[in-house]
Amino acid sequence: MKLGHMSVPGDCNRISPILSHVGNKWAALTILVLSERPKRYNQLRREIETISQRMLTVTLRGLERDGLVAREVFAHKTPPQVEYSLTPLGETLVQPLFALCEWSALNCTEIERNQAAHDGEAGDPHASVA
Amino acid sequence: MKLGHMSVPGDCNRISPILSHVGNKWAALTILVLSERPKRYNQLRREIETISQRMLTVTLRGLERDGLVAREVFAHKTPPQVEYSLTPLGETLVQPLFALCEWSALNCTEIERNQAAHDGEAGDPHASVA
DNA sequence: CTGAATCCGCAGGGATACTG
DNA sequence: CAGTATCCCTGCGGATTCAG
Repeated sequence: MKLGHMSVPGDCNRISPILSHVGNKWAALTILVLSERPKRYNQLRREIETISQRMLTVTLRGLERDGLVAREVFAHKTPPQVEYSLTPLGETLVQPLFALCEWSALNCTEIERNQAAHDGEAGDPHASVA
Repeated sequence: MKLGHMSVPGDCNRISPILSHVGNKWAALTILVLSERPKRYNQLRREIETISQRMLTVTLRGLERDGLVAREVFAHKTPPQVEYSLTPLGETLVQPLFALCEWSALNCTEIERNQAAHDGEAGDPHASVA
């Protein structure tokens, strides 16, 4: 796959999984929350609030595996204290991710309107669609 | 959810679904491919190649619903010719999406190495991990 | 050519309970 | 506090078939 004038180095088949991985809901939120400063497990849980403990763990493991997030255990004993932080590589992801996040924030209202309008047309033939 | 100094207008709970939607593998690729120029159905199919016809249709419908992609039917008769193009709103998504795509392309090798290294440590205790 | 519809397997992801 | 393990359900997404 090629992108014409906007040449993307490498194969898009290699980047697409990565894209959908970091573009992932939980991963993206985690990166963004972590971009503020390193945080502990339950602190992340509280801040992302809608995340389940399972998905937080799974997401963190995945990001750790990618080398985007570092896990530091301060004491392997009472009470356990684990801190998660972005690696340098993870830091480089923040900006593009934030850009996309910003775009979403800026346009979510319009998108929601578009969706509602589109659904209205399709769902209700009696609507005043002319 | 707040992002501290990098204030994101609106609620992250509203943007996260959008983010995961446009960050979606097929949606992202479709937008990117369409950013080059408007294209027809089977042309998209060929260029994204790995996509199934079902997912292409589903993805296009979703993007259409969001108002990111426009669908234009040139003739509703023999042979049907349908062209898909980005809407102005869709155009605004190209840049941030491309930035993320670029990041993936730049770092996919390092990520793959990180993954391999991480898997090596965990998967094989006999590895020379010191 | 441009789809819609159906079947179906598999992974994502939530809830809950248990552990160190 | 910081996880792990299990259950289980939903939806993604591929393959195939039918239609205008």
